[in-house]
Amino acid sequence: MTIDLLSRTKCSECPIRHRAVCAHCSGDELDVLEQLKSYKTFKAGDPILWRGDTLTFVASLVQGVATLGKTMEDGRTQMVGLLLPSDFIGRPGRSQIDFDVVAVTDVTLCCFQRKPFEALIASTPHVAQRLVEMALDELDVAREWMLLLGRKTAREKIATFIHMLVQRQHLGGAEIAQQALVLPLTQEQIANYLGLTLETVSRQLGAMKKEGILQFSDRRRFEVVDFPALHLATGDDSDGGMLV
Amino acid sequence: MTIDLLSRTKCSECPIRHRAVCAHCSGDELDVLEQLKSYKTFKAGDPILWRGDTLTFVASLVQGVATLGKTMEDGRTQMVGLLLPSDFIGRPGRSQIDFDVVAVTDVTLCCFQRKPFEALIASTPHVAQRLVEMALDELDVAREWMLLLGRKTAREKIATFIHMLVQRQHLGGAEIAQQALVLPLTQEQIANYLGLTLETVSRQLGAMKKEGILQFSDRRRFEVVDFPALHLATGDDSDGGMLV
DNA sequence: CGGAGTCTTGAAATATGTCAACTCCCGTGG
DNA sequence: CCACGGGAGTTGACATATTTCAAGACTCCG
Repeated sequence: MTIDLLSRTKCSECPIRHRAVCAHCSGDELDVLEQLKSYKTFKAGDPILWRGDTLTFVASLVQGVATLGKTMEDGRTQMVGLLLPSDFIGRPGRSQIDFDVVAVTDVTLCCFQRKPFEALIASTPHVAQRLVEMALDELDVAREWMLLLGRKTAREKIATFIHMLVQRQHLGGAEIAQQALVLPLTQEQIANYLGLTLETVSRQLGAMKKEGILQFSDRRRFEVVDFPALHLATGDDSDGGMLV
Repeated sequence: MTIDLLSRTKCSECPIRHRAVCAHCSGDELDVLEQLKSYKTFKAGDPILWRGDTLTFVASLVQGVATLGKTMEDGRTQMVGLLLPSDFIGRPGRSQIDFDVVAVTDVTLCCFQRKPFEALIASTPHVAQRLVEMALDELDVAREWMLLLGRKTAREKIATFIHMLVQRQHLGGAEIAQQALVLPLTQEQIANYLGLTLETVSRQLGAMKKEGILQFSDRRRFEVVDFPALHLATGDDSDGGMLV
């Protein structure tokens, strides 16, 4: 982990400005945040926080990908969240987390010391309000994932995962479908996210490649060739779903 | 559904007073809530809210048990939450939910019209704060359940479920272990909660009965005879866990 | 007493996990 | 520049936990 004191991007120019915890903030409020923030970076594979750690800071993920994971005594692991740019780490009023946070790619965090930040919340309703919104969104996502983990088949899980990647990629404002996407995780990590084994992930991905739903250029870079088929494979509502 | 205008229990005498959304409220604040609230009751099996419904009210569950469930097109269903007394239904700033809420037993709700309630939140920090706490708790529970759904075996799932029942029963302030508990759900409902089939639930429950971990008096009433063994069977940390 | 909902139990089917070998990259260091 | 080594992915054969299908038993309630 590195503390980067130099490249302090101005909040107003921040790439995640409109989606992060500071989304609703006015110019003045940004100025306050500006004072408090500092960047930290982590290399791919670095742990960011361990389960049970005392939280000394909270942060927005600016760049890169991180995972929230739980591990059982015997080594079985399950991811319980995927952090992409603009996602938030930490909870108001909680000093501990009960999962591990790990950097999957190189990661840049926009950090705030927890205590000052919590003080800030009291005086900045825009932040508090956004924090609640984000917590409720996370809850919805978690519940959607419960359905996936409990009831979907391997194929449906993979399809849903890819489908979600497409959605989130577009949130950023990118074009619709048919563009190059990137798998942000190894197949083993995908397996841990979906409650599968890496072999099953490989086979299902292979199948969808063979069926012409997906097309890989590189081992990581791919494209959704047949979006309707992908949607169909998710097992979610049968309507074509935000189709062309 | 019935609107019960008569039996308006005073907040100060409410059985869930100390754990519900009003937990942190002072006497004055309770008076305000008192004005707004009304009771509704539902019979076992009644739907309380459907996915996509517009939320006209929010509520605390006073009595009984309800479930949050998602259903796929082809009928597969997954419960994503279990509501016991003191749990809250509804979200600040959200007018819709994307799961069904169903009364499993007869249920009594302490309801507030959504609009007035949201207005209230702004002026009653104690309620807003408690609401955030409760949302974060739900999130933790949801993530714990993701681990269960994704990685635990049938036996571990059942054990974890029973274990959770014991915990929650004690939260109310009851004595430790070795007392009569009640299965609040049918085995089919348990199956839907755990991502299993009812047959598997029956078999695993039967096994734990045969092994002398559980003992049933009635089809619904039972007792945990061997708590350490139960804890062991959950697959969670190996220490004996809040043992006698 | 009948009947429906709930639970139990068995046998067979199957999706996914497990184990194991092999390939393909890609970066490192000789 | 090549050889090496390790991580990642692929693929096959086999094992197995859980589901599926099916029949029957129990229990509560009208």
